[in-house]
Amino acid sequence: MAAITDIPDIVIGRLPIYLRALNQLADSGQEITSSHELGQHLGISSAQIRKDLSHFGEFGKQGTGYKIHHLREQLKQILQVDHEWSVAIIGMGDLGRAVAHYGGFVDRGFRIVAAFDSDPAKIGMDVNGIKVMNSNHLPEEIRAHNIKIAMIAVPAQYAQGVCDTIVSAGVRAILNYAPITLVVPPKVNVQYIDPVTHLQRMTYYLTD
Amino acid sequence: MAAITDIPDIVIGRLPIYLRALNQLADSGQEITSSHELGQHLGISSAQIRKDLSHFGEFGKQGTGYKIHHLREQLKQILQVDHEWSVAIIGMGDLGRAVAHYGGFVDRGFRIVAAFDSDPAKIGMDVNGIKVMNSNHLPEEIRAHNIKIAMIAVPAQYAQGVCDTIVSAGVRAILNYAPITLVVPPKVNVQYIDPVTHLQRMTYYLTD
DNA sequence: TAGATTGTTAATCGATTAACAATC
DNA sequence: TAGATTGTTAATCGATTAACAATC
Repeated sequence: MAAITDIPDIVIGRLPIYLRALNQLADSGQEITSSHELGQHLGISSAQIRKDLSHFGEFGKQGTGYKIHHLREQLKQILQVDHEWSVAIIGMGDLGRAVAHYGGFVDRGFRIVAAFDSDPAKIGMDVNGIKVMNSNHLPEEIRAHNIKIAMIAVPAQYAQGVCDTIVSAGVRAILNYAPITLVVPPKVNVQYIDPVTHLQRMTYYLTD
Repeated sequence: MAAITDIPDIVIGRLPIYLRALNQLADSGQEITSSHELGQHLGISSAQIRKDLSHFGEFGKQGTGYKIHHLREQLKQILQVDHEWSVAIIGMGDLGRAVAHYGGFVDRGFRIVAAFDSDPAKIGMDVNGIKVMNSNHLPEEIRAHNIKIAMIAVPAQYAQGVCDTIVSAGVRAILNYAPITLVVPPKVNVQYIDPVTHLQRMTYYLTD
Protein backbone atom coordinates (compact mmCIF):
# COMPACT_ATOMS: atom_id res chain seq x y z
CA MET A 1 0.00 0.00 0.00
CA ALA A 2 1.77 2.97 1.39
CA ALA A 3 5.09 3.23 -0.37
CA ILE A 4 6.62 4.70 2.76
CA THR A 5 6.24 2.54 5.80
CA ASP A 6 6.23 4.34 9.07
CA ILE A 7 9.78 5.52 9.59
CA PRO A 8 10.74 6.69 13.09
CA ASP A 9 10.99 10.44 13.41
CA ILE A 10 14.32 10.04 15.15
CA VAL A 11 15.67 8.57 11.92
CA ILE A 12 14.24 11.44 9.89
CA GLY A 13 15.94 13.82 12.27
CA ARG A 14 19.34 12.34 11.49
CA LEU A 15 19.03 12.55 7.73
CA PRO A 16 19.69 16.32 7.57
CA ILE A 17 22.79 15.73 9.68
CA TYR A 18 23.99 13.12 7.23
CA LEU A 19 23.25 15.48 4.39
CA ARG A 20 25.23 18.25 6.03
CA ALA A 21 28.19 15.93 6.59
CA LEU A 22 28.06 14.81 2.97
CA ASN A 23 28.12 18.43 1.84
CA GLN A 24 31.16 18.98 4.01
CA LEU A 25 32.93 15.96 2.51
CA ALA A 26 31.96 16.98 -1.01
CA ASP A 27 33.35 20.47 -0.41
CA SER A 28 36.66 18.92 0.55
CA GLY A 29 36.76 17.22 -2.84
CA GLN A 30 36.16 13.69 -1.63
CA GLU A 31 34.01 11.49 -3.87
CA ILE A 32 33.40 8.33 -1.88
CA THR A 33 32.79 7.66 1.79
CA SER A 34 31.79 4.77 4.03
CA SER A 35 29.36 4.36 6.90
CA HIS A 36 32.40 3.98 9.12
CA GLU A 37 33.96 7.27 8.02
CA LEU A 38 30.68 9.16 8.24
CA GLY A 39 30.02 7.70 11.65
CA GLN A 40 33.41 8.69 13.00
CA HIS A 41 32.92 12.19 11.73
CA LEU A 42 29.52 12.49 13.39
CA GLY A 43 30.11 10.47 16.51
CA ILE A 44 27.53 7.89 15.46
CA SER A 45 27.98 4.15 14.93
CA SER A 46 28.39 2.92 11.38
CA ALA A 47 25.66 0.35 12.00
CA GLN A 48 23.22 3.09 12.83
CA ILE A 49 23.93 4.96 9.63
CA ARG A 50 23.47 1.83 7.53
CA LYS A 51 20.31 0.95 9.39
CA ASP A 52 18.89 4.44 8.97
CA LEU A 53 19.59 4.46 5.24
CA SER A 54 18.18 0.96 4.80
CA HIS A 55 14.73 2.34 5.58
CA PHE A 56 14.79 4.08 2.22
CA GLY A 57 16.68 1.80 -0.11
CA GLU A 58 20.16 0.60 -0.99
CA PHE A 59 22.54 3.43 -1.73
CA GLY A 60 25.95 1.87 -1.30
CA LYS A 61 28.16 -0.77 -2.82
CA GLN A 62 29.72 -3.61 -0.86
CA GLY A 63 33.44 -3.30 -0.51
CA THR A 64 33.40 0.30 -1.67
CA GLY A 65 30.99 2.46 0.29
CA TYR A 66 28.83 5.34 -0.89
CA LYS A 67 29.30 7.74 -3.76
CA ILE A 68 28.95 11.05 -1.93
CA HIS A 69 27.22 12.86 -4.75
CA HIS A 70 24.73 10.09 -5.30
CA LEU A 71 23.87 9.60 -1.64
CA ARG A 72 23.47 13.33 -1.26
CA GLU A 73 20.99 13.54 -4.11
CA GLN A 74 19.06 10.60 -2.69
CA LEU A 75 18.84 12.20 0.73
CA LYS A 76 17.71 15.47 -0.79
CA GLN A 77 14.96 13.64 -2.59
CA ILE A 78 13.87 11.79 0.52
CA LEU A 79 13.78 15.00 2.53
CA GLN A 80 12.05 16.77 -0.36
CA VAL A 81 14.70 19.44 -0.58
CA ASP A 82 15.53 18.58 -4.17
CA HIS A 83 13.31 21.53 -4.98
CA GLU A 84 13.09 24.93 -3.35
CA TRP A 85 10.54 25.84 -0.68
CA SER A 86 9.18 29.33 -0.19
CA VAL A 87 9.50 30.50 3.38
CA ALA A 88 8.02 33.43 5.28
CA ILE A 89 9.62 35.09 8.24
CA ILE A 90 7.61 36.99 10.81
CA GLY A 91 9.35 39.47 13.08
CA MET A 92 12.07 41.81 11.84
CA GLY A 93 13.90 42.51 15.08
CA ASP A 94 17.61 41.78 15.40
CA LEU A 95 17.07 38.07 15.10
CA GLY A 96 14.61 38.20 12.23
CA ARG A 97 16.88 40.46 10.24
CA ALA A 98 19.86 38.21 10.92
CA VAL A 99 17.92 35.20 9.72
CA ALA A 100 16.76 37.11 6.63
CA HIS A 101 20.38 37.95 5.84
CA TYR A 102 21.59 34.41 6.34
CA GLY A 103 22.91 33.13 3.05
CA GLY A 104 22.79 29.45 3.94
CA PHE A 105 19.19 28.74 3.06
CA VAL A 106 19.11 28.84 -0.70
CA ASP A 107 21.51 26.07 -1.62
CA ARG A 108 19.89 23.81 0.96
CA GLY A 109 16.35 24.03 -0.30
CA PHE A 110 14.79 27.21 1.06
CA ARG A 111 14.13 30.75 -0.10
CA ILE A 112 12.75 33.51 2.05
CA VAL A 113 10.12 35.19 -0.07
CA ALA A 114 8.21 37.26 2.47
CA ALA A 115 8.98 39.14 5.66
CA PHE A 116 6.55 40.68 8.13
CA ASP A 117 6.51 43.00 11.10
CA SER A 118 3.84 44.98 12.91
CA ASP A 119 6.06 47.97 13.69
CA PRO A 120 5.21 50.85 11.28
CA ALA A 121 8.85 51.91 11.43
CA LYS A 122 9.89 48.61 9.89
CA ILE A 123 7.09 48.09 7.39
CA GLY A 124 8.31 48.95 3.92
CA MET A 125 11.97 48.50 4.80
CA ASP A 126 14.06 46.46 2.42
CA VAL A 127 15.83 43.56 4.13
CA ASN A 128 18.16 41.62 1.89
CA GLY A 129 16.02 42.37 -1.13
CA ILE A 130 12.71 41.60 0.55
CA LYS A 131 10.21 44.31 1.36
CA VAL A 132 8.90 44.05 4.92
CA MET A 133 5.12 43.80 4.93
CA ASN A 134 2.53 44.62 7.54
CA SER A 135 1.68 41.62 9.71
CA ASN A 136 -1.98 42.43 9.12
CA HIS A 137 -1.51 41.10 5.62
CA LEU A 138 -0.14 37.73 6.72
CA PRO A 139 -3.16 35.61 5.74
CA GLU A 140 -3.51 36.88 2.18
CA GLU A 141 0.22 36.91 1.48
CA ILE A 142 0.72 33.38 2.76
CA ARG A 143 -2.16 32.16 0.67
CA ALA A 144 -1.03 34.13 -2.38
CA HIS A 145 2.44 32.60 -2.33
CA ASN A 146 1.16 29.20 -1.16
CA ILE A 147 3.66 29.28 1.67
CA LYS A 148 3.79 26.15 3.78
CA ILE A 149 6.84 26.99 5.90
CA ALA A 150 7.34 29.93 8.23
CA MET A 151 9.84 31.10 10.79
CA ILE A 152 8.62 32.99 13.84
CA ALA A 153 11.01 35.57 15.30
CA VAL A 154 8.64 37.80 17.25
CA PRO A 155 8.72 38.46 21.01
CA ALA A 156 7.48 35.54 23.09
CA GLN A 157 4.17 37.12 24.01
CA TYR A 158 3.12 37.47 20.37
CA ALA A 159 4.34 34.11 19.12
CA GLN A 160 1.19 32.08 19.77
CA GLY A 161 -1.01 34.67 18.09
CA VAL A 162 1.18 34.78 14.99
CA CYS A 163 1.24 31.02 14.99
CA ASP A 164 -2.55 30.76 15.02
CA THR A 165 -2.82 33.24 12.16
CA ILE A 166 -0.37 31.54 9.86
CA VAL A 167 -1.66 28.07 10.60
CA SER A 168 -5.14 29.24 9.58
CA ALA A 169 -3.61 30.53 6.38
CA GLY A 170 -2.13 27.15 5.52
CA VAL A 171 1.34 27.03 7.06
CA ARG A 172 2.24 23.47 8.00
CA ALA A 173 5.82 23.74 9.23
CA ILE A 174 7.02 26.31 11.73
CA LEU A 175 10.48 27.10 12.94
CA ASN A 176 9.95 28.97 16.19
CA TYR A 177 12.68 31.22 17.56
CA ALA A 178 10.55 32.46 20.46
CA PRO A 179 11.35 30.72 23.75
CA ILE A 180 7.90 29.29 24.30
CA THR A 181 6.09 26.12 23.38
CA LEU A 182 3.47 26.63 20.69
CA VAL A 183 0.13 24.90 20.61
CA VAL A 184 -0.75 23.69 17.11
CA PRO A 185 -3.10 21.22 15.45
CA PRO A 186 -1.71 17.69 14.90
CA LYS A 187 -0.99 18.22 11.21
CA VAL A 188 1.34 21.14 11.85
CA ASN A 189 4.99 20.50 12.59
CA VAL A 190 6.94 22.79 14.91
CA GLN A 191 10.65 22.91 15.54
CA TYR A 192 12.26 25.11 18.14
CA ILE A 193 15.45 27.12 18.14
CA ASP A 194 16.24 28.38 21.59
CA PRO A 195 19.95 28.86 22.22
CA VAL A 196 19.42 29.01 25.96
CA THR A 197 18.04 25.47 26.19
CA HIS A 198 21.18 24.26 24.43
CA LEU A 199 23.40 26.20 26.80
CA GLN A 200 21.52 24.93 29.84
CA ARG A 201 21.90 21.39 28.66
CA MET A 202 25.65 21.84 28.64
CA THR A 203 26.02 23.63 31.97
CA TYR A 204 24.70 20.52 33.67
CA TYR A 205 27.97 18.85 32.76
CA LEU A 206 30.20 21.79 33.63
CA THR A 207 31.36 20.59 37.01
CA ASP A 208 34.10 23.01 37.68
CA MET B 1 29.14 6.90 46.47
CA ALA B 2 28.64 9.35 43.68
CA ALA B 3 25.72 11.53 44.65
CA ILE B 4 24.72 11.76 41.02
CA THR B 5 24.21 8.42 39.41
CA ASP B 6 24.51 8.34 35.70
CA ILE B 7 21.50 10.15 34.37
CA PRO B 8 20.66 9.70 30.68
CA ASP B 9 21.55 12.71 28.55
CA ILE B 10 18.13 12.55 26.96
CA VAL B 11 16.67 13.34 30.38
CA ILE B 12 19.08 16.24 30.87
CA GLY B 13 18.00 17.54 27.50
CA ARG B 14 14.40 17.77 28.61
CA LEU B 15 15.06 19.68 31.82
CA PRO B 16 15.61 23.03 30.06
CA ILE B 17 12.32 22.49 28.26
CA TYR B 18 10.58 21.90 31.57
CA LEU B 19 12.25 24.99 32.95
CA ARG B 20 11.09 27.07 30.01
CA ALA B 21 7.52 25.82 30.42
CA LEU B 22 7.59 26.62 34.13
CA ASN B 23 8.74 30.14 33.33
CA GLN B 24 5.85 30.48 30.92
CA LEU B 25 3.38 29.29 33.55
CA ALA B 26 4.90 31.54 36.21
CA ASP B 27 4.60 34.52 33.86
CA SER B 28 0.92 33.82 33.51
CA GLY B 29 0.59 34.10 37.28
CA GLN B 30 -0.03 30.44 38.01
CA GLU B 31 1.53 29.07 41.19
CA ILE B 32 0.96 25.34 41.05
CA THR B 33 1.02 22.82 38.25
CA SER B 34 0.89 19.06 37.78
CA SER B 35 2.80 16.57 35.67
CA HIS B 36 -0.37 16.13 33.69
CA GLU B 37 -0.74 19.84 32.91
CA LEU B 38 2.93 20.25 32.06
CA GLY B 39 2.81 17.19 29.86
CA GLN B 40 -0.20 18.39 27.94
CA HIS B 41 1.45 21.71 27.36
CA LEU B 42 4.63 20.10 26.07
CA GLY B 43 3.19 17.10 24.28
CA ILE B 44 4.92 14.73 26.68
CA SER B 45 3.37 12.07 28.92
CA SER B 46 2.91 12.92 32.57
CA ALA B 47 4.66 9.68 33.49
CA GLN B 48 7.76 10.76 31.65
CA ILE B 49 7.91 14.05 33.46
CA ARG B 50 7.56 12.39 36.84
CA LYS B 51 10.13 9.78 35.92
CA ASP B 52 12.58 12.39 34.70
CA LEU B 53 12.24 14.45 37.86
CA SER B 54 12.54 11.37 40.07
CA HIS B 55 16.17 11.05 39.01
CA PHE B 56 16.93 14.12 41.06
CA GLY B 57 14.62 13.97 44.06
CA GLU B 58 11.05 14.50 45.11
CA PHE B 59 9.73 17.92 44.19
CA GLY B 60 5.97 17.48 44.31
CA LYS B 61 3.21 16.75 46.74
CA GLN B 62 0.69 13.95 46.29
CA GLY B 63 -2.76 15.19 45.53
CA THR B 64 -1.53 18.69 44.78
CA GLY B 65 1.25 18.74 42.23
CA TYR B 66 4.28 21.00 42.03
CA LYS B 67 4.81 24.50 43.31
CA ILE B 68 6.00 26.20 40.14
CA HIS B 69 8.44 28.53 41.84
CA HIS B 70 10.00 25.75 43.87
CA LEU B 71 10.36 23.31 41.00
CA ARG B 72 11.84 26.05 38.89
CA GLU B 73 14.49 26.83 41.47
CA GLN B 74 15.29 23.15 41.82
CA LEU B 75 15.72 22.73 38.08
CA LYS B 76 17.92 25.79 37.91
CA GLN B 77 20.12 24.32 40.59
CA ILE B 78 20.32 20.95 38.88
CA LEU B 79 21.23 22.58 35.57
CA GLN B 80 23.64 24.89 37.38
CA VAL B 81 21.97 28.00 36.04
CA ASP B 82 21.22 29.30 39.52
CA HIS B 83 24.29 31.43 38.96
CA GLU B 84 25.41 33.36 35.91
CA TRP B 85 27.88 32.02 33.36
CA SER B 86 30.21 34.21 31.33
CA VAL B 87 29.96 33.52 27.64
CA ALA B 88 32.10 34.55 24.69
CA ILE B 89 30.85 34.96 21.16
CA ILE B 90 33.13 34.64 18.17
CA GLY B 91 32.05 36.12 14.86
CA MET B 92 30.30 39.47 14.55
CA GLY B 93 28.50 39.03 11.25
CA ASP B 94 24.73 39.41 11.04
CA LEU B 95 24.12 36.36 13.15
CA GLY B 96 26.74 37.09 15.79
CA ARG B 97 25.44 40.62 16.22
CA ALA B 98 21.87 39.37 16.49
CA VAL B 99 22.89 36.89 19.16
CA ALA B 100 24.83 39.59 21.01
CA HIS B 101 21.72 41.78 20.98
CA TYR B 102 19.46 39.02 22.18
CA GLY B 103 18.08 39.97 25.56
CA GLY B 104 16.99 36.50 26.60
CA PHE B 105 20.27 35.22 27.98
CA VAL B 106 20.69 37.12 31.22
CA ASP B 107 17.64 36.02 33.16
CA ARG B 108 18.26 32.43 32.16
CA GLY B 109 21.81 32.13 33.43
CA PHE B 110 24.12 33.59 30.82
CA ARG B 111 25.92 36.85 30.16
CA ILE B 112 27.91 37.64 27.06
CA VAL B 113 31.10 39.24 28.30
CA ALA B 114 33.33 39.11 25.24
CA ALA B 115 32.90 39.35 21.47
CA PHE B 116 35.48 38.65 18.80
CA ASP B 117 35.98 39.09 15.09
CA SER B 118 38.97 39.01 12.77
CA ASP B 119 37.73 41.76 10.46
CA PRO B 120 39.60 45.02 11.20
CA ALA B 121 36.47 46.93 10.26
CA LYS B 122 34.60 45.30 13.12
CA ILE B 123 37.29 45.25 15.79
CA GLY B 124 36.69 48.03 18.28
CA MET B 125 33.00 48.34 17.44
CA ASP B 126 30.60 48.46 20.33
CA VAL B 127 27.89 45.80 20.12
CA ASN B 128 25.27 46.01 22.80
CA GLY B 129 27.79 47.45 25.24
CA ILE B 130 30.54 44.98 24.44
CA LYS B 131 33.68 46.03 22.62
CA VAL B 132 34.55 43.70 19.74
CA MET B 133 38.05 42.32 20.17
CA ASN B 134 40.55 40.93 17.71
CA SER B 135 40.26 37.16 17.36
CA ASN B 136 44.02 37.00 17.78
CA HIS B 137 43.47 37.74 21.43
CA LEU B 138 41.05 34.88 22.01
CA PRO B 139 43.33 32.70 24.13
CA GLU B 140 44.35 35.36 26.64
CA GLU B 141 40.87 36.88 26.92
CA ILE B 142 39.22 33.52 27.49
CA ARG B 143 41.76 32.65 30.15
CA ALA B 144 41.54 36.09 31.75
CA HIS B 145 37.76 35.86 32.16
CA ASN B 146 37.86 32.13 32.91
CA ILE B 147 35.28 31.58 30.20
CA LYS B 148 34.01 28.01 29.87
CA ILE B 149 31.21 28.60 27.37
CA ALA B 150 31.44 30.04 23.87
CA MET B 151 29.22 30.54 20.87
CA ILE B 152 30.69 30.22 17.40
CA ALA B 153 29.11 32.35 14.69
CA VAL B 154 31.87 32.49 12.09
CA PRO B 155 31.68 31.24 8.50
CA ALA B 156 31.80 27.45 8.23
CA GLN B 157 35.34 27.29 6.92
CA TYR B 158 36.76 29.02 10.00
CA ALA B 159 34.66 27.26 12.62
CA GLN B 160 36.97 24.31 13.31
CA GLY B 161 39.98 26.57 13.69
CA VAL B 162 38.21 28.84 16.14
CA CYS B 163 36.99 25.78 17.97
CA ASP B 164 40.52 24.40 18.38
CA THR B 165 41.76 27.73 19.69
CA ILE B 166 39.10 28.22 22.31
CA VAL B 167 39.21 24.61 23.46
CA SER B 168 42.94 25.00 24.05
CA ALA B 169 42.16 28.08 26.09
CA GLY B 170 39.78 26.18 28.36
CA VAL B 171 36.33 26.39 26.79
CA ARG B 172 34.32 23.30 27.64
CA ALA B 173 30.90 24.02 26.15
CA ILE B 174 30.34 25.28 22.61
CA LEU B 175 27.20 26.40 20.91
CA ASN B 176 28.00 26.18 17.22
CA TYR B 177 25.99 28.20 14.70
CA ALA B 178 28.16 27.15 11.75
CA PRO B 179 26.60 24.38 9.67
CA ILE B 180 29.41 21.88 10.16
CA THR B 181 30.20 19.18 12.65
CA LEU B 182 33.07 20.10 14.96
CA VAL B 183 35.72 17.69 16.14
CA VAL B 184 36.47 18.15 19.85
CA PRO B 185 38.09 16.20 22.69
CA PRO B 186 35.73 14.02 24.77
CA LYS B 187 35.51 16.46 27.66
CA VAL B 188 34.13 19.25 25.49
CA ASN B 189 30.43 19.48 24.87
CA VAL B 190 29.08 20.83 21.57
CA GLN B 191 25.54 21.76 20.67
CA TYR B 192 24.46 22.79 17.21
CA ILE B 193 22.07 25.41 15.96
CA ASP B 194 21.42 25.00 12.28
CA PRO B 195 18.01 26.24 11.19
CA VAL B 196 18.25 24.37 7.92
CA THR B 197 18.45 20.95 9.54
CA HIS B 198 15.24 21.77 11.40
CA LEU B 199 13.54 22.89 8.22
CA GLN B 200 14.70 19.80 6.35
CA ARG B 201 13.34 17.60 9.07
CA MET B 202 9.92 19.14 8.55
CA THR B 203 9.85 19.10 4.75
CA TYR B 204 10.00 15.32 4.90
CA TYR B 205 6.47 15.39 6.25
CA LEU B 206 5.18 18.06 3.86
CA THR B 207 3.40 15.77 1.42
CA ASP B 208 1.49 18.27 -0.58
C1' DT C 1 41.61 -13.85 -5.30
C1' DA C 2 41.80 -11.18 -0.86
C1' DG C 3 40.06 -7.28 1.41
C1' DA C 4 36.53 -4.28 2.39
C1' DT C 5 32.01 -2.75 3.22
C1' DT C 6 27.28 -3.11 2.52
C1' DG C 7 22.38 -4.41 3.97
C1' DT C 8 20.00 -7.07 7.31
C1' DT C 9 18.97 -10.11 11.11
C1' DA C 10 18.81 -11.14 15.83
C1' DA C 11 20.27 -9.80 20.35
C1' DT C 12 20.92 -6.25 23.46
C1' DC C 13 20.14 -2.28 25.50
C1' DG C 14 17.58 1.66 27.05
C1' DA C 15 13.58 4.57 27.22
C1' DT C 16 8.67 5.12 27.71
C1' DT C 17 4.39 3.96 29.63
C1' DA C 18 0.84 1.87 32.43
C1' DA C 19 -0.52 1.03 36.77
C1' DC C 20 -0.87 1.58 41.59
C1' DA C 21 0.33 2.07 46.48
C1' DA C 22 1.32 5.97 49.18
C1' DT C 23 -0.26 10.14 50.82
C1' DC C 24 -1.44 14.97 50.69
C1' DT D 1 -13.33 11.43 54.18
C1' DA D 2 -13.07 11.53 49.02
C1' DG D 3 -10.41 13.06 45.29
C1' DA D 4 -6.24 13.94 43.25
C1' DT D 5 -1.56 13.39 42.13
C1' DT D 6 2.86 11.97 43.28
C1' DG D 7 6.98 8.66 43.05
C1' DT D 8 8.12 4.13 41.64
C1' DT D 9 7.81 -0.50 39.88
C1' DA D 10 7.25 -3.69 36.29
C1' DA D 11 5.89 -4.33 31.59
C1' DT D 12 6.12 -2.74 27.10
C1' DC D 13 7.91 -0.70 23.47
C1' DG D 14 11.43 0.94 20.43
C1' DA D 15 16.13 1.99 19.20
C1' DT D 16 20.91 0.68 18.91
C1' DT D 17 24.46 -2.52 18.17
C1' DA D 18 26.91 -6.70 17.04
C1' DA D 19 27.60 -9.92 13.79
C1' DC D 20 27.73 -11.91 9.36
C1' DA D 21 26.35 -13.51 4.76
C1' DA D 22 26.44 -11.33 0.43
C1' DT D 23 29.11 -9.24 -2.88
C1' DC D 24 31.73 -5.58 -5.02
